[in-house]
Amino acid sequence: MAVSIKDIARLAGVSHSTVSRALRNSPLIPARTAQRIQKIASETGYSASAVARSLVMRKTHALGVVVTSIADPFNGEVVNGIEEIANRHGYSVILANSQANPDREVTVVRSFRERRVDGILVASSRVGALYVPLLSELQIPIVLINNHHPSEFVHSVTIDNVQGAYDATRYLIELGHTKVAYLGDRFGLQSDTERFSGFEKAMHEAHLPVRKEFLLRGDGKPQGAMTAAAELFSRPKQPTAMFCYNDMSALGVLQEAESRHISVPGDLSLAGFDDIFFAPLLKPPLTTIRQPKREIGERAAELLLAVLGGEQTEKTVVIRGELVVRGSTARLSSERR
Amino acid sequence: MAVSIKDIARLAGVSHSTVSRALRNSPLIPARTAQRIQKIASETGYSASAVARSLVMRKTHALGVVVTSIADPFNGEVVNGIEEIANRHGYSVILANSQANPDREVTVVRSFRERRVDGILVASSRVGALYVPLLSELQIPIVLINNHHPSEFVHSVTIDNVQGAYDATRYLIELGHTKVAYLGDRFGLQSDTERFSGFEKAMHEAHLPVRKEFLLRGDGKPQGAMTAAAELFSRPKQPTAMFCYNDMSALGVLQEAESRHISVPGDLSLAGFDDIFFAPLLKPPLTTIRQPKREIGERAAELLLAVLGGEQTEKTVVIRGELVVRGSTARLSSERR
DNA sequence: CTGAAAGCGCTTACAG
DNA sequence: CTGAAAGCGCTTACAG
Repeated sequence: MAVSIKDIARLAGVSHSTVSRALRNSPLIPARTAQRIQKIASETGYSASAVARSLVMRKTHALGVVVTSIADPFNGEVVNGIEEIANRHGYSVILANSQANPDREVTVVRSFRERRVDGILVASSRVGALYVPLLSELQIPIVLINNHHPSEFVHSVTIDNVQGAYDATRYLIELGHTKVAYLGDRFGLQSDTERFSGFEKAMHEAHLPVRKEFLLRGDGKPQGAMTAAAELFSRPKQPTAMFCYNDMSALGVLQEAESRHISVPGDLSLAGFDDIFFAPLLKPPLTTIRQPKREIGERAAELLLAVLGGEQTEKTVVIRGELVVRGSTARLSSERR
Repeated sequence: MAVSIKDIARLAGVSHSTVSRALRNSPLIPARTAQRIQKIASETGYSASAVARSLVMRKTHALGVVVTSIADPFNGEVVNGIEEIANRHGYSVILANSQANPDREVTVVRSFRERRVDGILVASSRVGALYVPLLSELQIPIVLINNHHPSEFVHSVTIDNVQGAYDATRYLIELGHTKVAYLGDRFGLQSDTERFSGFEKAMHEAHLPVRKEFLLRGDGKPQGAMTAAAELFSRPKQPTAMFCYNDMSALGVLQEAESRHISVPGDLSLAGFDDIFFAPLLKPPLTTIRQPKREIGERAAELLLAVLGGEQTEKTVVIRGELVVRGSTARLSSERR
């Protein structure tokens, strides 16, 4: 059995109350006594029980983090940021994958609740809407990442989707493109709606039409985008540029274009969103809106910790993305105008 | 305050012992009473405290998982596998990044210990050797992933590095290559040593020389490989094929080759190890040894759970990788023999 | 079947 | 400064 405070008390010839105080450096205990007790503790290999402490303190110093999949490199970086901040403040991270599966989400939330986590971070944009009612009744502070549904216990940190999409589209327009397609997501995500509205805004501002035949829907992954692109490419009217909901989708378009000998950016300028780590490694390297993933995780954890500390905080933190221009976009050649 | 067993006892007019039994479906309690109590529990939104239960049961149903970085997609998939199995068995995963930083490792282990995790999984090959003494004195069962240092409390699950490297090298030789380079890692990792020995074995078997000038050292990441490749490429003698310690390194070689107009696979056949998710997306797609990452995570978690369940298990599970042939390798053209 | 009691390993108000 | 006591929310052996 692990050595407890009582064992140390016996060895030191004091009460366990005194041991507890000495170990926590209570000002009540004179330095010499404290040192003596601490020495015994370290000699016996004592390790305080966080579970006993949690029970009496009613605070676990644990944060629950839900992601759709931790294998997604995007989430990995966000969680990295979260973990960094949590660690720095003495909090542990309990990780759970929801797999975008509603049953799993319920299980996960129930488990977090039983474990009495002090706060919850949700980094899975697929599910925010579902979570809110479930989470709200928990009375546990929550920070949603890239998904805002503000309510009393729910805060959020998100990328500025409208601005990012606007910046990307605007850039394509500045390159001379007028026939610009938008490849979105079919799951009705808030981020898709917002990115589309940024796209629309840029088009409207430039007095360019948003043509229905240039509005496509993928699934946020290469496969869905390939299918959507294949359908577009087989039609007579073609855009000269395309803004994709995310990089994974742009990747699918790139593969489909390649197999059809459609040159990017020669025939089609392509821009994505996220700047996942292989975006610069693609052929051609992908122009995209960079989300500072790690920073997003850090800010989310900081916000949650601030809320836990009883600080007055803002409900929502919006972080601006950055347009990263690479080789997948080019000026529209004059003969193609 | 959250409702406790006592509150329910009061509402049901029974003792809290009875409530506890009813909630755990003890056979001592008649079905009707149990149902009545359970109904009250659910109406009041009762959630059992895992921390109180952990204290009395001396079991937290929590597993500590250490990774160098969760942002590494390789680790992400492994952790995904771990989490899946843990979840299925009612265990939670406490995640910690070590950042390959010894101080962090000590902190992480201490924190896992204080939290009284039931077992620990270490998925960071960089540090296994350091961990073992630290971990062994914990008396907590441990499973090391891709890093074996067996001892009483330490088990491991690893890819078969020797076999994988042998398979890859053998394949290059079968393509007619005789001048085959090995690009390893400079940190003295066990996996590097093993992969090198698989490479050597294949070369020896084919009676081919392992030339010193074709032995390079990177850092496991694209950057280090680029530097090493740059140096090789600037020398007069060139290999016609190269086996890289991992895909990240192969990626660096690919980039360096491209910038020097060295064709892959025309001038140089290139093979990696891992099959990280963008390997098939590279130009050309990378030939590599696939590690079943998710399965590795699952097997590791299963092994740990078996140990926790007191089962008699094997100390080490070795999983075989699979050669995946793609476009980065080609038969040596006859005029280059 | 059911309750009172003890105990898991701590923290801290209270009394000295 | 220090200890005895109570309590955090549970589980379960013991006695009825």
